[in-house]
Amino acid sequence: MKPVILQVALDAPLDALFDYACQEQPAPPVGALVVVPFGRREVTGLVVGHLDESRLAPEKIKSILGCHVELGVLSEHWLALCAFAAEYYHRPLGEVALPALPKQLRGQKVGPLQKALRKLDPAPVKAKRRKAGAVASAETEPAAMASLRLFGQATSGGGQPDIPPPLNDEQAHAVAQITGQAGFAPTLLFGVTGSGKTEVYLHAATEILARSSSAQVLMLVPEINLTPQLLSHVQARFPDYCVATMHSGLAEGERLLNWLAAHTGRARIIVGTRLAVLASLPGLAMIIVDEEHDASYKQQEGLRYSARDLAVWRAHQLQIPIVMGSATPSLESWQHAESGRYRKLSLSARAVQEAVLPQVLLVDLERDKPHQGLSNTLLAALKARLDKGEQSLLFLNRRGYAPVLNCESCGWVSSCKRCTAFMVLHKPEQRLRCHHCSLELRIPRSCPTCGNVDLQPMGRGTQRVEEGLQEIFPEARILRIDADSTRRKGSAQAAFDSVHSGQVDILVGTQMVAKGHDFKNLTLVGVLNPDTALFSHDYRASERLFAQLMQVSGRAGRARPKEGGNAAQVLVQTRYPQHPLYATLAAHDYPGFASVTLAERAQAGLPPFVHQALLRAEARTLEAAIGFLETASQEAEDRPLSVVMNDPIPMAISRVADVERAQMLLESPSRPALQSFLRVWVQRLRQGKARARWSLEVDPMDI
DNA sequence: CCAAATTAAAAT
DNA sequence: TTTTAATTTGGT
Repeated sequence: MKPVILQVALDAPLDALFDYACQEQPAPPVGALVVVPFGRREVTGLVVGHLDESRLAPEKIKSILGCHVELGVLSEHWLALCAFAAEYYHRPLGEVALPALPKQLRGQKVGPLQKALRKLDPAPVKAKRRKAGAVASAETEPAAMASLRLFGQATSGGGQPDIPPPLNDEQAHAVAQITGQAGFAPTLLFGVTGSGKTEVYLHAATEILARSSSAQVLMLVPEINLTPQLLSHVQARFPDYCVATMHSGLAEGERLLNWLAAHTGRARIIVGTRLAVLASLPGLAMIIVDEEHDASYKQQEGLRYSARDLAVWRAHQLQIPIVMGSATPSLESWQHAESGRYRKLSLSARAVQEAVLPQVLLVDLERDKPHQGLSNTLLAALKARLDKGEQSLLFLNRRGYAPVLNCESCGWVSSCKRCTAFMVLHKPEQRLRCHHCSLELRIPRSCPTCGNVDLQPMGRGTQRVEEGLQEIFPEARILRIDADSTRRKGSAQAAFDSVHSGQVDILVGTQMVAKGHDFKNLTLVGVLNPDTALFSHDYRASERLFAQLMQVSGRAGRARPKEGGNAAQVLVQTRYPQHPLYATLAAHDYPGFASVTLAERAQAGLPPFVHQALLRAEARTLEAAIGFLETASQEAEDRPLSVVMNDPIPMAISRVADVERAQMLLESPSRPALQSFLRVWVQRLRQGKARARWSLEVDPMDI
């Protein structure tokens, strides 16, 4: 009897499937995990097909060593999702599918898996060990749900169920629209922070979950920091459902447990960051993408996927509703809504209680010269908050004390010797630190080139603002929150807690403070140095700036103004108060901003009106990196006319940690044309022996 | 002339 | 990617 040949995908950077023989009957089906010999090692792979015969010589074919039967198989739908992602982002299937699984599943030991399955389902699990053969169904009884607490760490809540608040008309309409249509129904839920998007998600989820006892809802959020709060909120709202979570902060055991809960269908709601979009979800019935514009949905290494885009594909594949929510949608999604591909549902700001949109004022730095980086207008506003016992937030997206140290007599600046970047002055540690390669030096006593002892910090980071502020307001309780002040685990939470409990008068922070926190007593937001993004060569910088400023503005005035208190205010210090971006910001006019910006993009031939891909190269020398890209460009001379290839250029910060980086941008108005060209091109590039490390990014975010 | 260090090639 | 073999370099 001839053995069956299994086509197995492995996590190796080879764009191939591997054939293995299987002697036993029945053979592991498509979607099963098998252990196979690979080179000198044993690795876990995924069965993606069966063959009667291999194209390889029989003596080259090895036999599988075993099969993970306890798990059940990965579904056709899931395999199709991975296959799509692999094809779209031009990576081998195994490099997509296997890293999407918990590490302990891929390990050689069966112990952790069986332990997790037992924990998940108190009834004893039949322990079939790694042996090719029948696949045990891993289904669990839908009885006695919930009680299992899946997510790691001490999430509060869990105890008291949460009573859903009544919806206003707009919210109710949105829920009805989202849940009322069968099939693929992509929705853009447009509503400012605090307009009640979360309630729409939760009510829609309630409806969907009630329809079928196997239905699952996937809820994607941008960051790990935001999941614990949301998680306990969701669990409190759905005390009878098992809620699972997936994000990079979970320990391996927790990750396996939560993944299995989703895979077996036991978890009805899955809250997670971008990686959760690749979870195995047999009953998936609705997807929610909160803050859909957020850059964190884009994976920036390895498989550079957009979780939002994959979520849309997944919803389309399954013909289920997907809701993308944002106060400042990505221009891609907004354009889809305008063109009718997505349905747009709006929640207006006044929908929620008495929350009032803050007044946004522009402070002209040419007229109002700043002291310590702070204009008189802003200082007066801060004083007014201090007098009334209200809180203020100063937002400055630049950590450290000063971005560069400078010798005024000879012109020396604190450049990093390994990167094309300045070393940033950090005062508490008395060090110069490179934010790109983490190189650290003691602050030099005198200028390394001319010996001048009077070295000047140039510019201003959060540390310096904090210092200056303390001088001006010696009585004020000032707290700085940035990546440096919150390095230790849990210290960020402690910092936010002290703000919430009123122990802080003025908060100074980077973008860390912009997201997700409701400060009830905060009535002033000062934005310190936003102008640089206005003239950036990255055409997406203004889109990001607008979203960021909207978001940070939303921190002010989340509660009803107090009797006799100050009105919520946002003061933006700028040298360009007449810039149209600020005009739309002050008017809280995202649609206005989007329409102007989309018109510019259409005019300039930029996304979403063209589709892009970026070939990057890294090498010891810039010549080698550029040289690789030039060769690659020559390999592409037979490309279709609609695909435009730009010249290779060094990256904005060309050298990081002594590695030179360059990139080459490809554009096409036709996505299919670009994709089919990339397919043959990437194959050629893989065959050629490159003298540089390279990677291809489809739909790049930062250029 | 040996050994460390870098390169190349293979993986079913 | 990981692993092993092959080749270069460099110190003696």
